[in-house]
Amino acid sequence: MHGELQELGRAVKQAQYRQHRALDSALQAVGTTLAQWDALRAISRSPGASARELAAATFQTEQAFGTLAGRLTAQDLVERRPGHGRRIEHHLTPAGEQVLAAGRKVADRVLADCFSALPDTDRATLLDLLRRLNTLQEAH
Amino acid sequence: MHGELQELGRAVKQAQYRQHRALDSALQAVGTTLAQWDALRAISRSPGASARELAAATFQTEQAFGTLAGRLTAQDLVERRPGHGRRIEHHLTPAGEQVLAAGRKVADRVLADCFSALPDTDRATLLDLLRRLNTLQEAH
DNA sequence: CAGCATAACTAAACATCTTTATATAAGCTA
DNA sequence: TAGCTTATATAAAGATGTTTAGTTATGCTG
Repeated sequence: MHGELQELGRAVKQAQYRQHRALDSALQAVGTTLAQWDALRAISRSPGASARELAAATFQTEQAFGTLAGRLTAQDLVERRPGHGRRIEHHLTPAGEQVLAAGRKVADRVLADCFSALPDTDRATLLDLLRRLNTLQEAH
Repeated sequence: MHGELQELGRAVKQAQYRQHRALDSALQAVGTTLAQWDALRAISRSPGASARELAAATFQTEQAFGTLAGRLTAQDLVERRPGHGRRIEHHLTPAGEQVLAAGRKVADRVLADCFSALPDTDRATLLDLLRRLNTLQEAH
């Protein structure tokens, strides 16, 4: 039982690692990185969101997202406008939209490749299991 | 189809992130970190292994493992002896063994907690799917 | 209004990891 | 033996992330 849990943990890590590496490498061709593209994607999903909200959406701390957003702003991919209170609202620039779109094409290809090892049914099962694992954890 | 793959990717990342956070936080109580404990575990599994081998076992680059091993050596948890060629052989010190054991107790508890959301059968299915995903990828 | 609570951003230190480049040891081969 | 190849390690720079500790803006409450 013990060994099985440790193996499960390692399997999750390994899967995530492969995915991360594959995406990050491929995104270089579009001149971006996984962390940055993921941030662009999050901003695109919630235009005007605060750094705090976006940090949560991308699974990291506010500070980490803050420096990332700084790099994106320096590249003119993101615009940060002051909002209510200390809030800062994030929006994609046209250049940011372009990088996001280019990255999406790459990511779709890479992810398809990553998961092509599993037939459709199994992939669906996997998604279901992970979804349950993650949502049940949230309650906890 | 596209959206489903992206969601799958995010689900994997989220599961790994939770696990990482939970383990890392809990391991603080034993005075170590997830990265360091994982390195100790890898060394314990293959005593005398080179940095290169251990880097692969812990899913990272040689350089990353090198600095990690440096920190562990500084803490007297690991001993590095010169081997054949430029090879460096890694062994746990008695203190390292102790930290490893203490961490194992913590990790077992945390992992059990992490995956308790899923019933036994589902957990087994998840492990099977991940295992297949990872091994099939290796061939590729 | 004064004090406190909450939300949100920032700073500094440091751990971790990657990339790119370089160095060194052994073995093989011509 | 000289040169190539392979295995292994290290260095330096920078990206990414966490922790701990502020700072600032708003709102609430007495």
